[in-house]
Amino acid sequence: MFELSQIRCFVAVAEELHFGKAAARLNMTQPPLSRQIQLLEHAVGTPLLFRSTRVVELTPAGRRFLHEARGLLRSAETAVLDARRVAQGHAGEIAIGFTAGSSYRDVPELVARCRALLPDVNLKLREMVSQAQLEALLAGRIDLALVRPPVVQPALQWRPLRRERLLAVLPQGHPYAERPCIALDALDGVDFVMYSPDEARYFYDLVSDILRRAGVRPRHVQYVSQIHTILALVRAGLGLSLVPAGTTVFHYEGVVFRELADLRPDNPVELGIVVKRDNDNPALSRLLGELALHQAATAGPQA
Amino acid sequence: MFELSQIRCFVAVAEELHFGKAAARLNMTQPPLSRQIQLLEHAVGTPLLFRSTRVVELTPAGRRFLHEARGLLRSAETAVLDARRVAQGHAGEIAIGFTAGSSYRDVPELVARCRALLPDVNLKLREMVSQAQLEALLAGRIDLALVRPPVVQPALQWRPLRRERLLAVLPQGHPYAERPCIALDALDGVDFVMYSPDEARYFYDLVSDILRRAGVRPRHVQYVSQIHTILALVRAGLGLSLVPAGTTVFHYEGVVFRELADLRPDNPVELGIVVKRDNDNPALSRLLGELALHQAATAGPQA
DNA sequence: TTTCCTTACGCCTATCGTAAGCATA
DNA sequence: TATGCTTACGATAGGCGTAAGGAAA
Repeated sequence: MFELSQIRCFVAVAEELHFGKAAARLNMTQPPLSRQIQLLEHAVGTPLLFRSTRVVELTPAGRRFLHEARGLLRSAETAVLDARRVAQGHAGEIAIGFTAGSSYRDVPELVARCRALLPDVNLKLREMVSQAQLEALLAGRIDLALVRPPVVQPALQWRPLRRERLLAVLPQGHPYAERPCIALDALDGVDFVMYSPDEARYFYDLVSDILRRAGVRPRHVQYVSQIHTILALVRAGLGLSLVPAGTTVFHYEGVVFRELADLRPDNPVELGIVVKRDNDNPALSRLLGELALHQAATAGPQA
Repeated sequence: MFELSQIRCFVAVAEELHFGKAAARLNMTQPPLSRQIQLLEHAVGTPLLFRSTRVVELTPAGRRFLHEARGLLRSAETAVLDARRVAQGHAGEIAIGFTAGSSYRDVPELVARCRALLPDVNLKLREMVSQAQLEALLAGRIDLALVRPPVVQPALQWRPLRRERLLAVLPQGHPYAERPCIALDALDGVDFVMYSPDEARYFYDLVSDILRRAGVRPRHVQYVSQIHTILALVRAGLGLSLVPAGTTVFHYEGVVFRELADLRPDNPVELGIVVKRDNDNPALSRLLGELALHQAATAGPQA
C-alpha cells in the first residue's frame, strides 16, 4: 500500500505538471520524486501520469486519483485538528444521565447551556433512576448525572446546579387559595399529598423536615413519587402539598400555587450534577469549568 | 505529518486494545509498534491511547481519531479501486460534442446507451457546430463528436452510428398527400424547400445528388439549415422537401410524410461518431467497444 | 543541443527485531 | 511474580542525493 508522503508527492507533481518544480516545492531532488511516483503508480496498479521529456500530464486515472488524493490529505489534516479539539474539550461527547422527573425542565435547560457553551460537543442523554446514574458514573458509562443530594460516594463529586424554594399547591377554589401566602401552621391537620419515602426519598425527607421543624402534622393521605401525580391528586381535591417553585412552569390547570409565609431559606430544593472525580473526558472538564464561570457571573443567591 | 502505516498500526491497537495482539496482526513485534504509536501521537499532538501494564484504552481524542482513521483507510482503498476502474474504462468521463440538430433525438439516444453500457461514466455534453467539434477533438477538449460524414482528417476516425432513409414531406392537403408513396419524378418542377449549401452541406449534397441522379429538377424556393425550419416552411405551403425518416418522431402538425418510391437504398442519411485515433481515454475505448458489440448484435441493415 | 525524466549507485536515516527495564495487579 | 508496555541497541532496508543515461523538440 502507498503512504501519505507519496500522496503529497503526487499532488505536487499533478499540480506543477513538472517533476523539477514539484521536487523543489517538496524540498527534494527530482530522482527520488520520480521514484516515489513510480512506487505509487505500482501500488495503485495503473499509470497516473503520462510523461515525455517535454510534457507531463495526468492520465484519466490520475485525474480521478488526484481528486481522491486531495481529499485524503484534507481528511488527514482535519483528523488531527479534530483530535486536538477533542483533547482540549472543544469537541467530543458527554453522556448525561437524568431522571424522568428532570426531563421536563432541567435536562432541556442543561442541554441548552451545553450547546451554547460547547456547540461542537455531542450530548448523549440516558434516562435512568438516580441509583443507576451513580453506578453508571462509577463504571464510566456516563460522564455526568443530574441528581438531587446527597451523594456520599467519595469517588463522585456533587456540584449545585439549581436551588429553588418550595411553594404550597392547592386546588382552585380551596379556602386557602384566597390568601396571598400560606403559613406552615395552616397545614396542621389538613389532608396532605405526601412524597413516597422510597421512590421520592429526597422530597420526602425535605418536606418531612420542614413540617417537623414547624411543629406541623398534616394528615398524609397519599404517598406518590412524581410531582405530576401530586398536581393531579391536589387538583382532584385529595389534599394540599408542597412542590418546587419551578413546577409553576407547567401551567397546570385547576391548581394554584402560593408562597409559604415562614419558610426558612436555608433548605431549598436542590438539584446538582455529579461527576466522577477522575473522569478524563476533556469535554466534561471544559463544561464544568464553563458552567462554574457562567454560574459565578450570573447566579445570585437563590432560595 | 503521520503516515498511513502508522494509521494502520493505530487502528489495529485500537481494535485489539492490546499491543501484543495488534503487533501479531500486523506481522511485527511489540516494540516497533509502540514506537509507531508514540510517533503518531506526537504528530497528532495529543495522546490517543491510555495504557498501563494491565489495560489499554482509547482516550476521548483517540476515539474520535479512530473514526477518522478508519475513514482514511477506507478512502485510500476506494481511491485505488476508483483509479483502476477509470483506467479500465468502467468509470471516468467522456466529453461529447454535438450539433444543435442532433440534440432532439440522437444525443438523448446516445446518452441513454452510454448510461446503460457504462453507468459509472460521466458524460459531459457540449453543443458546438461540426467544424468546432473536429477542432475540439484534435485538441483533446472533447473525446467524441456526433457528426455526419465525411471526416477527412487522418488523425480522426469516423464510425457509423445510424443510417436512415429519406422521406418526402409535404403540407397536409397537398394533392400528392393522397398517394401512398411518391416517385422522384413527381418532384420535377415543383416548389422545393432546399437545404443550405453552406450550413447544411451534408443534406444539400445528399439531396442534390439524389435529384440529379433521378434527372429531376425541382424549383428551389428556400435554402435553410435546420430540419425544423424545413417542416415549418413546408407546413406553410412554400414547397415540398426531403427529410430523414427519424423526423417523424417530432409529430409535427400540418405536414405529412411519404415514402419515396424509387429511392436507391445505397445512399441513406448517415450519422456517426468521430474520435481521435490516439485518444487515450479508457472510458472512450470501452464505450466504442461496447457500442460496436451491441451494434453488431442488434443492428440489421438499415436504409 | 538543450531540456528533463529515468536509471545507477553510495550514503544515511529510520524502522525493525532482540534484549533488558519497569510498573501494575 | 507474571504480564505487558517501554526503552536500549545493533542490524538492515529503504529513501535521499549525486552522477550518468536517454528520449524528444
